[in-house]
Amino acid sequence: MSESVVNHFIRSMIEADRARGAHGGRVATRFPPEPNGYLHLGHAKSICLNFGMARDFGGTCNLRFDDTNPAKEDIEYVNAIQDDVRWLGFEWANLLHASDYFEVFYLCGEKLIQQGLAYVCDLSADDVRAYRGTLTEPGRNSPFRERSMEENLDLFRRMRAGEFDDGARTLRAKIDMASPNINLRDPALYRIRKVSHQNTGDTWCIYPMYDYAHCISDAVEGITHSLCTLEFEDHRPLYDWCLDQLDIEHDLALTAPLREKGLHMTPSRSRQTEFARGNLDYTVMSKRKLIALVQDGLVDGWNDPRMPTLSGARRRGFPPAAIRTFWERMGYSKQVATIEYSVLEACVREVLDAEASRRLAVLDPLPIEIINLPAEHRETLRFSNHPKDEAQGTREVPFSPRLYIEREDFAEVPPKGFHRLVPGGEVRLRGVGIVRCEDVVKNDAGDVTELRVSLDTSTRPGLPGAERKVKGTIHWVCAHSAIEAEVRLYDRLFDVPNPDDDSDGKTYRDHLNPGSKRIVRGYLEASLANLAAESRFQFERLGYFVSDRFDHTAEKPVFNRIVTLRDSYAKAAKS
RNA sequence: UGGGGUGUCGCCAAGUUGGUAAGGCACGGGAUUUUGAUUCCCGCAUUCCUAGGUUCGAGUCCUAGCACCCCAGCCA
Repeated sequence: MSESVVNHFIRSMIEADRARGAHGGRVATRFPPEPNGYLHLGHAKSICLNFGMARDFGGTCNLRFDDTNPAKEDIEYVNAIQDDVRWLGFEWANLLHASDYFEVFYLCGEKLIQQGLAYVCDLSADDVRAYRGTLTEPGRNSPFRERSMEENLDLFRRMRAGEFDDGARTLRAKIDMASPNINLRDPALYRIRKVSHQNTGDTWCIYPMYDYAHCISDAVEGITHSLCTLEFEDHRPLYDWCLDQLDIEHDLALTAPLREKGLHMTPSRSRQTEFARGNLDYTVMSKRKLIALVQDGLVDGWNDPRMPTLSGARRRGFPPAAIRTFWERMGYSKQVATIEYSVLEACVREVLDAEASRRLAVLDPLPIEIINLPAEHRETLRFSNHPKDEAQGTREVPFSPRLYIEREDFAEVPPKGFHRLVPGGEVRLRGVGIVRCEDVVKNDAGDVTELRVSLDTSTRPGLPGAERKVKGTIHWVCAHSAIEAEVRLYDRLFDVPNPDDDSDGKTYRDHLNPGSKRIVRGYLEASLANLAAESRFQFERLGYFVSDRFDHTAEKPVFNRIVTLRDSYAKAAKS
């Protein structure tokens, strides 16, 4: 597969930075998820960018949990996130937490106070909102804005000591209440939350805000390029303001607590650059909606194969390489864009076509009997596992006169252009030879229950007659040796391109695709027995399938359809 | 009506110091094919949000508009 390098503005920027010798040519990035939910395809775009840039420029990428809000975060997610990142194919240079730097954040807070650049504010959340002004009107200064440095320091220390109630006070940056950028109207830096933290327990009762913690974390870790999504664009002045005031690279006292803990990092001044988040059509990506789908039982959990979560994609059978090329192929820009699902499918097929061994399976069986072979005839055929990759070798496939074919490969009254089996017509049975439909057996209700066919033995593989052309080739499975399996046929979860659009009064819930999951019992060729979970194959003419990561066992095989094959016949028939 | 962004083919997206519109997906046509798969050809923006301007020459520069996205959490 071609993971060709696509040029984008971030790559160009990094190249330019290196060309002028910034950071000595060093590239250090980070992926900073908040551990409050499962990773989804959108996160994968950011993961691919951050880890990808580090990889391409011989740099490093840290995995940093942005755990600054203990009220919303949970340890459950930190392991799942690590699994997902590894599964995607990336390894971090360092596994870190924003909470590793709590002492540094605190020291930075004292430094800002000492510089007269931060103050303790007693305003309630409601009052702060009232003082903030609006988009078009400036805010007003807090009555606590001019407290003395000594008083601020004392108050801040007492906040840390737990002397005040939740929400009673905040530490605020002293910037400009009249700034046209609302993020600069004395933003809160610290809030009081007497909540136990998953990492630091009850050591702290004041917790830093994102804008404050994030830039300091980046600087402390020596991040060179802090890549984030568009909505943080107007936070960048605050990011820069904090780092300008703090001068973390040169003020070693600020990072002393880390060295005492044995964490040796070289701080540097990072720059934030924003790119458009990854949107995909026919799905929803917001945390809120994803949670609702799970909690309301609309899907079978976070790793439901229809979910856009990485654990869902994995269970669906998407190869991680396909997700990586997908985002690389979309590229990175600043345009709010939604990419079509077909691009993802194309990436999945591209990887799978190259890698997946081929097998025969019938999902909607119609029995057929080869009448010119003795009923007890048994034979072992040899099939190649891949039409273009000989290295994948061959396998043995049992054959007998009693077979199953796909019900839709037979038509009593064929539509025009039908290349399959019809009464009196011929078709090739894959790897067997050409058969003619001699007789159609029906039950009392008139349903076709069986076909009786004759095999032209001169067309068997290896014989000159095998060259004879027939319009169609269909797949089959030997009824005597086939194994039964549960096969889950998945399709997109929503039936409209933009389920988020509720302008017509309908919500994403109204657009769930009722056919997104269909379970059938299928017959698989015998070689598919005793398979490990997460094994991917192409079932010829049907699509790509994977043995389910959790439910599949040798005794009770369970397969998920990853994606169908491209089907120009079905497409033409539809139009 | 404040601030920050973005507007190149149906969907993404390249477009070097202005030199005469890459690529992918989708779509249409054809060839090969014991998967109507794969592969392979061919086609697919006289035009770059609009209108002016500068220039021998503009998607790239200037001016004026228009459209869309983000921001008023002690969330991230």
